[in-house]
Amino acid sequence: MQTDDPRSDRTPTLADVARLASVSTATVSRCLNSPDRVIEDTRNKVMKAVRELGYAPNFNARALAAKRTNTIGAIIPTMENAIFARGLQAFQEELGRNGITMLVASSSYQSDLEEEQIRTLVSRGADGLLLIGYRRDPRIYEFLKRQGVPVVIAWGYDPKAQVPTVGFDNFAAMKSLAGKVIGMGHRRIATITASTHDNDRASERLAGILAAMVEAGIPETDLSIVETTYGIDEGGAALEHLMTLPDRPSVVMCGNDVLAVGVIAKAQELGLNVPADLSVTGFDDIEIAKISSPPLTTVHVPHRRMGKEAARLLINLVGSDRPNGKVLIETSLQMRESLTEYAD
Amino acid sequence: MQTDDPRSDRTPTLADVARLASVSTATVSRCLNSPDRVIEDTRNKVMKAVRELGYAPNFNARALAAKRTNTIGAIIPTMENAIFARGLQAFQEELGRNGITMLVASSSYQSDLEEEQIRTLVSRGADGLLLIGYRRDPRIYEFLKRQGVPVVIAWGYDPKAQVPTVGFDNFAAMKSLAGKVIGMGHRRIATITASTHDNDRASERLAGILAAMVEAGIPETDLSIVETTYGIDEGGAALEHLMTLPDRPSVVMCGNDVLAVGVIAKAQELGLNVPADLSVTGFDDIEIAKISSPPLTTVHVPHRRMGKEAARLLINLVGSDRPNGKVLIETSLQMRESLTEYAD
DNA sequence: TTGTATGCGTTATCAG
DNA sequence: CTGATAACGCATACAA
Repeated sequence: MQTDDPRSDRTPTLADVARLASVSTATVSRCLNSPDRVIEDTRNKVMKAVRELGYAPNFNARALAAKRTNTIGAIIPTMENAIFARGLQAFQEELGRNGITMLVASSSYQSDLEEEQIRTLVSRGADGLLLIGYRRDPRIYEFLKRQGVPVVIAWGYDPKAQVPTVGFDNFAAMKSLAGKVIGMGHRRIATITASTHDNDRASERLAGILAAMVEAGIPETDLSIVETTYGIDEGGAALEHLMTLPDRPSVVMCGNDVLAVGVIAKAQELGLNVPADLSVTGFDDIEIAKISSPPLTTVHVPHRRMGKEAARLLINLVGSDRPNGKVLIETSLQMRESLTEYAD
Repeated sequence: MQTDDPRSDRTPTLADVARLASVSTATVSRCLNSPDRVIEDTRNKVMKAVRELGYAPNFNARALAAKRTNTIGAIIPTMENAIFARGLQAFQEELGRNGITMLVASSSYQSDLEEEQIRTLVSRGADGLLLIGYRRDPRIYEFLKRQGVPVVIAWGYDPKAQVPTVGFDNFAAMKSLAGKVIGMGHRRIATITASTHDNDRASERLAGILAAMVEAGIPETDLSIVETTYGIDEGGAALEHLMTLPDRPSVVMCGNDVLAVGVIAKAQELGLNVPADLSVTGFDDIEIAKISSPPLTTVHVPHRRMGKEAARLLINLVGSDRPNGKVLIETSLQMRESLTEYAD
């Protein structure tokens, strides 16, 4: 038994290791951070002590001294939406491969909450930030710039935006789908969307539908719009409302797959045959789109790929201060049985 | 323009605020942490300076000095599974209500990765930890105990376990469902499960099925078991394998809803009618269970509630060092059309 | 009520 | 290659 036993429950520190290995704390630190800068003999001695003590470096102290955290923060609207869960998982995997830890927070689609979380993550020393959609108070971008924290926006793509972005063209994707819908003869179109006020993806998708209508010579005012929150039951409720309208739609274009699946379920509950009586489209192409019955026509978005690209972009941005970077992800139409030719 | 302008891009520190407000750093610190311990007049002065400088405390420095981070870590197998995404969302919401930040990591069901993440989160100063399932290397629990970091295990419930737990009885729940299945006349039973080696929930569910069979006088060996990873396609593949067996099952009991939905889809692809030709059951009762066709008979688990309770337990555990705490969540059978009487 | 001084565990600079 | 030693930004006994 040693006499100078530093046994107390106190978790071991650099100094403990140094003492046990009979070297200075500086040497221990070097062994851990740049092993090649220390001779093998002493390195072994130190590593042995590290193992013996079960030493683990104190992250906060390290961050304080080194001014770098190897941490990247992500703020998403909610984890309960499969698209974010999936993208975030890929995001984290890619970060992990590069030795970076991820901090997550979810804002529940509330911008004030998001702002608070941005400050929290920054004050925790996040080296970079992943945010969803670009529409937010300009002060936030200024704040981030002043703090020198690089940001990447995902799930949205604005060619004019000054911020690095990885996303897809919500407008074009939905316009393309709407074009298809119209091409199949539909004229009485309805859409169920998330709030277009504070959700840029939603408003662009809506704009896409309108653009396709205009292009086909259909008056914009013919579009029935219901705003609601994303959810299966919410989709069903929205459909019920639509069905009370004088001019019932022949197709409902939903802002995402979750709403669409809710619409299909409710339609069947109301005795409507999908797609014979009512066509339905979604957006995202998550798993439930495939197994829905009928299977859902939707826009396929490679969410995992987006998460991975976002991670890459962010990793490059941290440290090397190149001005910008944009990645455009391609989407594609996924035609399935829930959409069919309009037959009067 | 002031002469002693501390303008440099450097983010402002306590000292900057102190200087601007003409007080000591200690006073500024107090204003921020225990405002009532400082007279109103000076407090206003300080807060004004804080705003003026856009000061935000450096989290790492604070943690280093105060030895408390107001942070709780969570390690889940994956975010892509809706049950964890949902539970975690609730977990985070409850933490947020108490001013606590959540750190997440996902282990991809790999125990070595999980171990690494546990150490990472601890070294980041997490005040507490949420883990899924209790089966892991005992050294880890020792490590955590020595570090004084309280842990709560969720999604598993072991009355004998020494660790605080919030979960449900996987064994009893599955046994109950299996009893129902057997009661409906099924004898040729198959199960598709996650690896029972390192997933205690999976192995308990499997044990539940076996127990129900034994109780009904059916030899355990009659159960066909396929182990796979969770996923729609994996479920389908497992079914294909089962259908090559000499004695085809009349019912497939799946380890979770995702597998079950995959089984249903594949069965229909193979020309089988569910449930007429083949009954299918799931576990979890996620949204997809309701909208599957036929709708899925499954075990309902209140995941959100579990996340919330876990947060509560953890919050209580941090600081006040009471020895233990257990919350048992009730599950219930959710009978739907995918399971029907066995008819030869 | 407020200020002074010290320590928290690392990293990094600069000699040796 | 290694060892002192000064930051890093904040909290907190202790003193005033």
